[in-house]
Amino acid sequence: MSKVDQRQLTRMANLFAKLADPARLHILQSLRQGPLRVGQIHRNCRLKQANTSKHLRVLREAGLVSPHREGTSVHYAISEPLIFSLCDLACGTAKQSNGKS
Amino acid sequence: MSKVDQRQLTRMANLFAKLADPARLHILQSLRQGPLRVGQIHRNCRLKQANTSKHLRVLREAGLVSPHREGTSVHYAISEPLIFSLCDLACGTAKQSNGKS
DNA sequence: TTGATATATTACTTAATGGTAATAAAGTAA
DNA sequence: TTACTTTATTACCATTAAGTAATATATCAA
Repeated sequence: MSKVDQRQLTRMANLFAKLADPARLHILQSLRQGPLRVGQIHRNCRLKQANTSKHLRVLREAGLVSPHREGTSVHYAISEPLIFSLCDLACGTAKQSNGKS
Repeated sequence: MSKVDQRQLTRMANLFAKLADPARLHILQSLRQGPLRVGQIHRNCRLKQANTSKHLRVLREAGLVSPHREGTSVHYAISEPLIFSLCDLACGTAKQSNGKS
């Protein structure tokens, strides 16, 4: 009867949790056209450097982005392109629905 | 250059946040085949009654489910079927990726 | 009215998370 | 080595949210 078990529900919830932050969504969108250095991301998204690094760590540990050192700088790239399908769907769904909480 | 503005990012993040809980995902899945009474949901999902009611409030205020009184009981139904597209996508994406945090 | 059932809310504790400043670490150049 | 740049980490504070027990509310029956 149940299509998904508890572990899978937890995995899905964890994935959604990673996407449940405007800053991280912004970061992901900024990587949509290709890899960027951390510095570019943090200026692009108007985030503090430490904050950017923390969000990138979350996305990295979730397997959504992957780093690549190039000299002193680190390039981040999308490693799970399917998240954009999720984002696009959410973008279409979240038009005026969320008004409370 | 930016496809989505800050407000839209926040709306998307809020939507994802509603889905970022195993209990709520379970509730939504249980409603997939049709409306259920609160009591059925809370027994089906093995949640305390108060907890179920709180989660249903979150989903209701997000516009994802809608209540319908029938005597002393309240039936809840999915009011935004698109969330299942989101859930299915997440289900496929979240196979073994989430190991940390 | 009283009583029974179903659902919602409140108060509370606990745990997780985002933002920030300061510091550390890694890499390169001189 | 030192100096410089870039990124990561740590420590801290404030906020948010989940779970629970107790209570309140709503509906119906008698």
